[in-house]
Amino acid sequence: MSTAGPIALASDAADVSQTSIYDAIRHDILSGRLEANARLKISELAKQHNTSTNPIREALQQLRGEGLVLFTPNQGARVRPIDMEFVRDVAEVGYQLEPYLLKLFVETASAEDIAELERIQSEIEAINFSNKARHTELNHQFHEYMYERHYNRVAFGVWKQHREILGSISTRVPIAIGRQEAIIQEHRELIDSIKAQDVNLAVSTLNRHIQDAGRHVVDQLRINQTRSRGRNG
Amino acid sequence: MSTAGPIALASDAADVSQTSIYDAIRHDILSGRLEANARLKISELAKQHNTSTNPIREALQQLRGEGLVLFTPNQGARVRPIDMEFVRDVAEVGYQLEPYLLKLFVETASAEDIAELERIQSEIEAINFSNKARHTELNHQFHEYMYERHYNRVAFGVWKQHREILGSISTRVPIAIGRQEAIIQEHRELIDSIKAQDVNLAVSTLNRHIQDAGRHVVDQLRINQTRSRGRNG
DNA sequence: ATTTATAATTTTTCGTACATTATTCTGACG
DNA sequence: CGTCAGAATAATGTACGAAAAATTATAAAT
Repeated sequence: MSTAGPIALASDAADVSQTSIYDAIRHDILSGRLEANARLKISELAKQHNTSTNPIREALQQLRGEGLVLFTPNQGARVRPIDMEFVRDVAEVGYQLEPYLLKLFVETASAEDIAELERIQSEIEAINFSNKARHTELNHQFHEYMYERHYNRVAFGVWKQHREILGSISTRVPIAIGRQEAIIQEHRELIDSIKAQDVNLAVSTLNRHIQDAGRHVVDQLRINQTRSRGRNG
Repeated sequence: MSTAGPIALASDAADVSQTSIYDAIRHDILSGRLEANARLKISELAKQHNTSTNPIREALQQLRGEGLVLFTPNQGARVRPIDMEFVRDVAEVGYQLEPYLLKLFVETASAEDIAELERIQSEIEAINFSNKARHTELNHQFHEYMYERHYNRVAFGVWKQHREILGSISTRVPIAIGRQEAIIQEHRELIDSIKAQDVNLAVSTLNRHIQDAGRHVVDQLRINQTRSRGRNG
């Protein structure tokens, strides 16, 4: 199983003082620096973040509450593996929540809101998938902008949490050419339907968009899995 | 996913050894023993659970990750207030997820499943709201039975977590007579539509059921709030 | 000689105790 | 009545010890 080696020098080590331990570990999990099922040894993490064990323990417990870290008694913490089923499940949860969040935005969007959406969209089109991490970030912004002022903070929180998980693996998976065109097209249609204040159209466009997106990620994961299985066994 | 498990009879001080600190505090929050916004002093809690501070700190951090406890830097933890907005928000999240969970059950329910539902329902009708806590528990069982074997563990986890929050305040709020009759009626209709394998009918019945339930709780909370405002200010 | 079982050693988690730092409370003084 | 110093309280970080798990070393058996 190896992986005994020290885990690739933690988060930048420079400005650790500013960002909290929790944020750092969380980021390391979502970015993939800490890989699936990796053991999270508290003393090791304590060294990496130049702190003692208690802050680490507490951060891990918080992440446990979020479901990003798994505990086994007397054996400590492991990184929650983000496998195909998990991604599919998370995507489907988002699929249930996102239309609900969108509705209010369509009904209340101002001209400035739409302008902002178009600005983000133009940036997405400008980089045109040349930088995957940046694309994922912009895509996240596009959606988040529409929901962040929703009155339902619980729904927004759940959505965001799951979106981050989804985004974390999106960056590690290729985006097919056909899917790239579809993403841009769907975003445009979404903006148009918001402009037209057409809630139903917006929701159905969104449904198509996120369903396709989820399916695409799962498909890519399936391909990856098949490949590595071919290599190993 | 935050295996809260069956809410173990918490802090009766006798069998604290068996149930975890986390379960105990969580139960105390949801049952209302620890009321909204109450400060959670770690040394105090440590005494109450005859333990040192570290287990308390970690439990609180885990609950923070779940959103049940709020932290302010250098000021420690407080019980997340379960006010009207929060309940409404939680209810609406459930409203988005529950139909999704129900669908699969309707499509796959066996004769035994339906029999079990009818058994729970008959018990609900038998006690006929004479014991509110028991009613809440049975009602929880009724719904949980339909979803607990759903393949999407994430969705089920989110639903359950939110259901527990909702249930925790349901017990503290009266159920109007009219609402009592409606609950029984709606459950019966739900069972009938499942028997008939009618997914659409089941979903729309459920929608009505949980929407009414949520609204009822929020209404009751509003009444409570108005009353206490009359007393205090 | 290789493999399996067992014992010793190391590592790691988890609870306790203590130190430090920030906040809150209290009472004297303007 | 407000404000400000100092004491009390509580959060946050560090250090240590005991118990459990993982690992390595050693012995026995085929």
